[in-house]
Amino acid sequence: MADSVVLDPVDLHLLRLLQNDARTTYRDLADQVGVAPSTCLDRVTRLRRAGVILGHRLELDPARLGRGLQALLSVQVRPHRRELVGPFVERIRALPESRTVFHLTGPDDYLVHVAVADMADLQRLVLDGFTSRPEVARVETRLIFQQWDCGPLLPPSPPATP
Amino acid sequence: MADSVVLDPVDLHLLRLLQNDARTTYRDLADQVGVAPSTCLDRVTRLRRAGVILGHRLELDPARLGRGLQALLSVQVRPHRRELVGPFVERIRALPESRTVFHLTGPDDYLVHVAVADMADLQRLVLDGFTSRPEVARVETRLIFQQWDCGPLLPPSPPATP
DNA sequence: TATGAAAAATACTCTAT
DNA sequence: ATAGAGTATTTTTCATA
Repeated sequence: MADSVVLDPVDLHLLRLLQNDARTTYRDLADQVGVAPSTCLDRVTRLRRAGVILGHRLELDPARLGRGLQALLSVQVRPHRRELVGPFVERIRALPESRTVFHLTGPDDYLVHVAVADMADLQRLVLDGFTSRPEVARVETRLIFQQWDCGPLLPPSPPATP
Repeated sequence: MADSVVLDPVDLHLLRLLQNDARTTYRDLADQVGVAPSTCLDRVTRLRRAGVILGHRLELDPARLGRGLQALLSVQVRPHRRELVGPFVERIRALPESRTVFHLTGPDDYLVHVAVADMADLQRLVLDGFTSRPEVARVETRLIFQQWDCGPLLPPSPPATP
């Protein structure tokens, strides 16, 4: 499963446009891609069914929601066994401050992206949500000065047309 | 700027629903929130204008796009001066493998989330896109085993109703 | 500021090529 | 697989409370 899907230039064009604005109408998509609106609908439906499109998410500004401070927490869980790790991840995911949890290779097992109100809030979160737990061996906190999203996600090595 | 916005329970309910599925119709939103569809439209438009809602993004499956391997690259840029750092960030953002770039506190200045086809592709990216550059002093690569998105982003300390 | 109904635009279905 | 016409929904506007 999770096999790579073959995408033609029309699919790629649609995905590029929709990653920029997922609410672009099929008529506008059709105009920009150069096919009929019904074809766009058909392609997008197929991409959804193929699992390429997972969903439509709202992008919010954490600062406007009173979460102006973001940080990455590197967490070492010891011992690193399934019985401890499963509940740990679920507990961290359930914290309202958590945005994303990564399970990584290397000495720091988990990286948790969090959004908090201010430094006092971050301190409270690290102490109460992380270091106070017996399975958490070490937490390293790095603040996020700034964050940039990059270009659209596309397949590697775009078909060179010679 | 980036001041926190006052959100009432209707706004919060709408944001929770839309974070789950950003294509929920105003009619469905109205049914679930208990206000008229036109009110939902009005609220959402206002949240957009207030900068709370930044956009509607398509969530894609990197594996289905032939990018089954993801990694986090910790990058030290030396010397850490504006003249070097600005172009560095722009160059990294322009790489098709890059997903997000973080500027962080701590010894590793930047963290770059990348999606590649396989290990050979990652090696090529690290060598050609990072370590070959004179401003890049050090790169540490950590692979992502798994990644979990967390609950909806909401304001801190939801109004306790005693 | 919220509403409900009218108007405009869009999504979606279906048939033919 | 694509397009075009037709139907059902939805979005959006607007007068009113």
